[in-house]
Amino acid sequence: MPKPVLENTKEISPKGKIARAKLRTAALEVMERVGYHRMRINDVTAEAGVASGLFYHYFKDLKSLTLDVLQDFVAHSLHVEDIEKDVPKGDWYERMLAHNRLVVLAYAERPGIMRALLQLADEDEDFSQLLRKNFVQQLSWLTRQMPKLFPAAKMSEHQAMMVVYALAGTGETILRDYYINHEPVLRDKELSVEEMTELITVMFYRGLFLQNPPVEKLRYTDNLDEMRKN
Amino acid sequence: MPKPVLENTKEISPKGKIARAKLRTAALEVMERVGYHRMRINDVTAEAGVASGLFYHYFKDLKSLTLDVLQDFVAHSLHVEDIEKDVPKGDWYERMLAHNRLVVLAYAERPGIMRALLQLADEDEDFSQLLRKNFVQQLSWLTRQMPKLFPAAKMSEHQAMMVVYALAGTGETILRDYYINHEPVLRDKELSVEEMTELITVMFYRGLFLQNPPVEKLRYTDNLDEMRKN
DNA sequence: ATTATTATTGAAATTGAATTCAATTTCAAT
DNA sequence: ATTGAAATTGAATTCAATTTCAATAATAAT
Repeated sequence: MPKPVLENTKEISPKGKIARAKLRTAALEVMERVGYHRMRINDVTAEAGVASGLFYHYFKDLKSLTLDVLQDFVAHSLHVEDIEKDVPKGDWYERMLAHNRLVVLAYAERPGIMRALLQLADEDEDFSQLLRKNFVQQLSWLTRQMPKLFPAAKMSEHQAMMVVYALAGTGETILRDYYINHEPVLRDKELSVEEMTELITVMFYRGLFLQNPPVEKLRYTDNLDEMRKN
Repeated sequence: MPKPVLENTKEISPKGKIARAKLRTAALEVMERVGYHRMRINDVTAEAGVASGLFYHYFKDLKSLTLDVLQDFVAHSLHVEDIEKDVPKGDWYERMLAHNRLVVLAYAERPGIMRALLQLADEDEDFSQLLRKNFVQQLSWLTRQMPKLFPAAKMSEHQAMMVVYALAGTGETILRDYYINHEPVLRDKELSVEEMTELITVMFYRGLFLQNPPVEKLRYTDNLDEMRKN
């Protein structure tokens, strides 16, 4: 659980809290609409319905507010720990599914924010690190199991990490191009969150286990068991 | 082969050509160093060793020059057609390998430019489309084969596209985080271009065929045949 | 009720870069 | 050698945005 790294915490008058919250909400709204790079202080204050100068009472600059808001978003929307617990030990497919569902949901419901995440990560090394740390951490449960899961493969720790990292990337591109960029060849048919989650999870599972997941769990991809050589 | 979309073509005096070329080279250099977002006209003219005003003789604005230069880069560094022909028909692994080697090489040698590609795509819808069109086109040879390759799966065209798109994303994240962001957990061990290419290709191949590639072709990942369930 | 503190406003100052342009230089053509 | 068109310069200008701040309003403390 990452604790707030911010000094965005002056005094805490009751009124101050409200105004500050208004600005944060407004920033999120504007970011969803125009992304981080085109967001202006004026946009935020206008959206919040306050004078532009007030911004500086509560935040140092746009980046500081954005970091604040997006760190929150990551902590609340992309943290999986709770969910993992609901899944029967050893049911890898369900576990991955639960995991991926969360990510897909974030893309589906907040594409603008997911985009802003990438924009900010590109701009700010610290935030970039934070995202990757989060990513790696989400993967760590799997990475740790690898030696036990595939003892015959005698993988090094590093190789296991590389493999899992590569697999985990599977989703990223298609999610970005589907939900953020609305790539026509993908949008040709609309997928529900559940279908998209399933697709990504199945592809991940196949790469990891050289098997299709149990067909009875599949709805959108139940035919992919036949996608195999020979 | 995308033809130049630019009106960056005024008169073509011998001297003009040189200066223009100097600016393009300088832009590439600066972009490699600082990326697209932090690049300034002054940086480019300084790097080129000319006065700042001269910029406008040859280019409308930074974005125009950048588009110009990056479209070139994509056309020359990320176009695979020639390579594909060298590969024995039906040798899927070699084909994918050749394909991926090109991409990995681009990341390894020009990480700053690859980063700038993403930056510009985020900023400019047209360029974003161009990149994706390129991406989809690279995938089309495979997508087209899918019905014949896996007739039993009875995949729709769209599903085939989704599957291939997901698989093709495999590399993107790890390449970005390895070569651009220098993620420590990945950099823990240094991989050669060949090794990275192999890893990505193997993971792609596994997801597609539910098989490991022929072990005799593998050097860095020859143990992954044992990475499978049961 | 009075005073002090904090919040809020919006016009004005500042910033940092893009852009223009009049003056100067280069160079190919004659 | 002279000419004129194109290339080049960099100081001056413009511009869009951030940032400051003096004045005013709201709220809390006594």
